[in-house]
Amino acid sequence: MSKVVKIAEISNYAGEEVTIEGWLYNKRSSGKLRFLLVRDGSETIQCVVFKNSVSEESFMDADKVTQESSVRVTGVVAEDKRSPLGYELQINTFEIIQLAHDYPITKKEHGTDFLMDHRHLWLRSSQQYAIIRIRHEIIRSAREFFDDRGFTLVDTPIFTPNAAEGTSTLFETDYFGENAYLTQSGQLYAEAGAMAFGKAYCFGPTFRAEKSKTRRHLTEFWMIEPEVAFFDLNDDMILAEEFVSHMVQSVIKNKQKELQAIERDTQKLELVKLPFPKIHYNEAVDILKKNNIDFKDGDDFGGTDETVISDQFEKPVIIHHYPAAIKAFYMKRDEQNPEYALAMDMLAPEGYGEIIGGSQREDDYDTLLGRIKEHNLSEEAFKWYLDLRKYGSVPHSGFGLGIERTVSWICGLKHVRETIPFPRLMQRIYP
RNA sequence: UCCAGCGUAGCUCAAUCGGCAGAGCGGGUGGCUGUUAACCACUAGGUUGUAGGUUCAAGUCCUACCGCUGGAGCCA
Repeated sequence: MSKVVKIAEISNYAGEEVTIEGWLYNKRSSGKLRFLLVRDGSETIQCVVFKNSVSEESFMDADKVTQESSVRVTGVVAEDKRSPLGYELQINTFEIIQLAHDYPITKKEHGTDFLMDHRHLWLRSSQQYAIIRIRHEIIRSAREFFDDRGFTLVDTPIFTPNAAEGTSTLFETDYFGENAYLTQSGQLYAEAGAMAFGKAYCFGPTFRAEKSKTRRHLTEFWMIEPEVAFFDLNDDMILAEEFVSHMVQSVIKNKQKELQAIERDTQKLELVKLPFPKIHYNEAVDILKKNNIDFKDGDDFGGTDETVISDQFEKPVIIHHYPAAIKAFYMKRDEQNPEYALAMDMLAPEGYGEIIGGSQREDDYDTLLGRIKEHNLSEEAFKWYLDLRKYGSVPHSGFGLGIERTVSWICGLKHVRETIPFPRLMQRIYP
């Protein structure tokens, strides 16, 4: 056995004999030749086994090897223009580590339910592999963006005590005889982080027990939430657009191969450059009216409304100053026009809908306490949150970005379920 | 929770007006020295989601249930 190398680094070993450890992706044969596509997690390479060049045992193994069997191959790296990788391996020895039987995912088409039942294996397929690699790049560049700007990561809890905004969409668990809920958002805790570190962000899973069966919903999804002290709504919108632009540019720069594998039209991503359009809620309503959409002024936008609005632009669009009545209790109101909240949402293009929701937060103690009472929320549960307005309160703002919807948009997918390794949906908790 | 559509081989799908259950892929056997979801030949593989009903006859029509898919509301 020669040096074990990763296929992604194979170009450094042209003409040399190397060993690759991986899995059989596909097999083709022609007479005394066996063409074996071997993947090792970094890349896929075609291995050529010629009957007269290997031992009888190696050729028999190459003949009977099945899809997704684990294998160890040793051969000479040969440049080959016919190969998509540019190189193939001329095999000297071929060894089966474990022979797989009846791998369920075949080369032809499969239905969604079947693939989801085999999600643990589906991840090995080239498109799913590419999507998860792009997801990784999105998360990597998101962390990079905040880390490079002096933000401190403040991890927020997943178990939370009394419900923040009603219990209907919360997952309830037993916490040593008390009720605890899985977090819907780390925001309130991130605000505490902002008062300690100036610029803070949290990143983790969030849970919503919404009975939503659509292409945009998961019951468990990941959210990254920056929160900044001495920051107003305008600062918040600028941070949001710079952030989204940074992630898109990073994917374009570092994940070309993966974008090609999933056949993403990257021209549409190239258009995502600063600045993004920013429109007032009322302007968004005007767009709907111009397009003859039946819409009641003051309501929140539905799925089709969002698509109509975002279709006016080729970049993500930020909508700001929503009616306060349809927004959360902690959002600060516009002093000039208190009917409106200092809130903003970002809608992704191509009908992908809301990827960001954010606002300037209410920073006045008495006003916030009043809102808590208006919403019939427990004053006791929010005592610590009110403390933030009691001890050195400052204007501050933040937002939350849903990772899965962002991945879905950047990858151009039909459904968010493919953007996370093991999706949790209303009707699915397996595997 | 509500609305709509779909459940046939391991998988993806056919099956005309209610009249013999059939293809491809995958599996097995054999062939081929450059294959690219390789190809060619042969082969095995079925309680048509479940229960009931109508009919000489049901994959096909009716009822209920189960499952899946998409959507609405709500949201990232």
